[in-house]
Amino acid sequence: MIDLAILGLLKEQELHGYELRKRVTALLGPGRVGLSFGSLYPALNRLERAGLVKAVEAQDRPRLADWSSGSLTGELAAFRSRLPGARPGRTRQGRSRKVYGLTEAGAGRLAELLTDPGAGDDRTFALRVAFCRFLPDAERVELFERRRAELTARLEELAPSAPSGAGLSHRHLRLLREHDIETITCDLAWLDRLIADEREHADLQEEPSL
Amino acid sequence: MIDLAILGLLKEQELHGYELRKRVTALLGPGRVGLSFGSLYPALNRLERAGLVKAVEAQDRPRLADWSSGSLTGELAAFRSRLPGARPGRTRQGRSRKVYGLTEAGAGRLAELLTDPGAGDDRTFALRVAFCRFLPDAERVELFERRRAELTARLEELAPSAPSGAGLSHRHLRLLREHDIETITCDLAWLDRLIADEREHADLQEEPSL
DNA sequence: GGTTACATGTAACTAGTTACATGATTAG
DNA sequence: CTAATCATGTAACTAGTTACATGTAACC
Repeated sequence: MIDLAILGLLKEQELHGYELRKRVTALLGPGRVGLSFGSLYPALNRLERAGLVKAVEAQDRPRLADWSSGSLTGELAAFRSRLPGARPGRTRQGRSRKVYGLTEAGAGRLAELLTDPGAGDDRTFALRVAFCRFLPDAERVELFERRRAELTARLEELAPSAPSGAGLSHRHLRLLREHDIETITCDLAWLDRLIADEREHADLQEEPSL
Repeated sequence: MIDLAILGLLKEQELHGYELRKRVTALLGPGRVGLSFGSLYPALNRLERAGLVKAVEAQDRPRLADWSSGSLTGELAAFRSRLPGARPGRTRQGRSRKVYGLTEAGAGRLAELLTDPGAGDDRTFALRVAFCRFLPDAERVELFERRRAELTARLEELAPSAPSGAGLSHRHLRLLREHDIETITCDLAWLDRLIADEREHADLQEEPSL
């Protein structure tokens, strides 16, 4: 999960850990964090050792405010950064900033994580949708269809023809079950819209000026 | 989570581990297990050491099939169960069955787990609803209202007035966000039904024969 | 007489969390 | 000068998983 998030975000742009966390938080919805520094930094180091990401030289200040007025400060920081123990990828800014980029192996691993049929949990699927734009059209639709089959199976297990089936004696248990069914039905409807949207876009590309 | 599931199920009926697992699986919906033996049995032992559950003498065969014809087998098993090393709570059946019941401390802990305002994850809330019948009316409604406030806050963070807000550049990201909003809205509607239902029931009890 | 279901348990591993330690830069 | 924010990292812990080990009883 964490690997998918990191590789997916780095595919589009080189980033350092702190920024990475902010983006994952924004992505999964600020409700419920989903990525703490305590897991992020060890993961980055692990991915670097595995050759899936690499530290790159920091690009020049992505900030906006008082850049012209702060140029002296900037150069001073740049000077400090060349002191003994300097790490590649830090020119200014609080504590050395380590910017990572995706390697070719990392891009391959990302494709793997996006299509791997195992691990069908909901959070992973959300991340896969978030990064599915990096997949070829056919595989993207396949991903959606696989999810669809999964949810359909779940729904059938949950709604076994008879309205009040096995052991739902209590009112709250019945309501809980109904909500489960409702949620999955809603998910399926959304997935169908997603798939339809996909086919529509494919059509537009086939016949661009009919 | 696992403690809540165990204590909640034992509140109503004394059960052994294997049966416990089957019931949790049935409860949370057979899609996605949620409780493996590898976590269940250690948890039971931990809860027993903590004095929240206790092993009880096995009640006589809860099974149904060939009870009359199998009485000899049953007595034979009962005899074997008294061999050296016998554990309380096994009269027949493959391998000694250890049946657990809730202690008073366990019931207290259950009430705590059901009302504790911390830990607002979705799976825990589902379990809380499943066992909320063990809560007094007022606390049950409070539980629902607290959840409602939580979801409302999440929704507001997610839908910040402007339709296409911060950095939702890509089509799939936009659809993902829309789905998040839709899901929470659906959850909120269900919760409102739940709360309304609760008030209705409270009314029925206040004026039983008007 | 072999497969399946019942039944309990341990060990090693996975995937994360919180709390802590450290330190530079920026805004007031 | 002080607080907030940016930035990276470690250690200890939490909460589970899978795979393994063991054994009985029921079914065909």
